[in-house]
Amino acid sequence: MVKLTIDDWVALGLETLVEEGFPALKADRLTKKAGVTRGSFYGYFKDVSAFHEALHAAWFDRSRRVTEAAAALPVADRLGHFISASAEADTRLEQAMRAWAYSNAKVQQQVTELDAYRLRILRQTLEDMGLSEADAALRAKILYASAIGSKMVPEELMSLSPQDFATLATLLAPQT
Amino acid sequence: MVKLTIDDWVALGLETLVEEGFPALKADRLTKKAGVTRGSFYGYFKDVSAFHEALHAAWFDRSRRVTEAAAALPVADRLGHFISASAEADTRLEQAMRAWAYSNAKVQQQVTELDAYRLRILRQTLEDMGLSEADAALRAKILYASAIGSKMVPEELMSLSPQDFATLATLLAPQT
DNA sequence: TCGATTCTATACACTACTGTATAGTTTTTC
DNA sequence: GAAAAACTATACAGTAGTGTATAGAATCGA
Repeated sequence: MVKLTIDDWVALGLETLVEEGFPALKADRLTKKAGVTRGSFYGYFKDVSAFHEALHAAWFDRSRRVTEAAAALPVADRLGHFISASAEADTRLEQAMRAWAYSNAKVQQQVTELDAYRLRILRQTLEDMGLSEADAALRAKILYASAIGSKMVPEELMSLSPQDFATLATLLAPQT
Repeated sequence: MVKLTIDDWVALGLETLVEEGFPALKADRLTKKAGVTRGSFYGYFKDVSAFHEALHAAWFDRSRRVTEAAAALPVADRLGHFISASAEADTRLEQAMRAWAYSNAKVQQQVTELDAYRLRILRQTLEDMGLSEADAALRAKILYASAIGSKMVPEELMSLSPQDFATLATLLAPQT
């Protein structure tokens, strides 16, 4: 008898989400994949949508912590850290979550909250670097749109390196 | 008796895709929505996935034609037209298609083909404006990533106007 | 070690959806 | 205007998935 924890279920769920997309997040398939019966699943989660919430909540927490860590750095390092964190992030998982968000209002809400948070920190960083409020707002949007866009387009077409982002950042905020 | 055409079915499908996402693209629900029985649906389409193909093929053709039109313009107008076409495009439909693409290989293929085509035209346009091959390649990627990113992030956070894109284009290609 | 608790397994009834077969209606064509 | 063609409706059998109820197994505390 294999003992599963809630974290095991969440890990299996996120893995499945990345590999097959949200339509594969069914109690049925996941329990077969885990080698247990559905009965056990409902011991951990009230129903399938409670499981779904656990998944996107876990992703949101993780992602928010990454941004928090970047926000806590000295101004000079912040933008660079932002860029490298973005490069290291699990692109496929973020893609899968955004795909899911289109047809799930709760996921959409989490993704939007994360977008808002990241944009706010990015804008603040640019202001701290000496840009005016208006300049910082526009440049934060452009940098963030580029980062998201480069993750949504297949990598073979759109490999923007950290260096490329640094180049863009310099073009946008030459005074650094 | 209401007579439906294939185009009616495609229109209904795309509308439903935008409103509810691809999980709603079921023969069952759509026929109820159209007020006919499922029997009639299978007169038009061999099966549900043939219907799905008709949907993404229609979207791909439409989108490709928009890019073709921009590509046919004189160099001086091309970038501006690109930007305004992007602003006018049906953002929700493109979001829905990209969401669908994550869990459907054929949709993914169409989206990737469209990305490749748009990027190629954009790169060529920048070269025609006098940029070196390397500069054009990088700047096309940045412009395209920004355009896609600004469409994937909720509008209330990320309203990049055509003027904003023009500003970015100028920053990236000052010689115009 | 015995009972309480907690997890696991099985079985059941139910819903949503697919695709086919068949019968009934229109519409078209000669 | 009757036969053929094309379309529409209904009924059926099947699959995938949900959630519940119930019984069995393992584990932990006293």
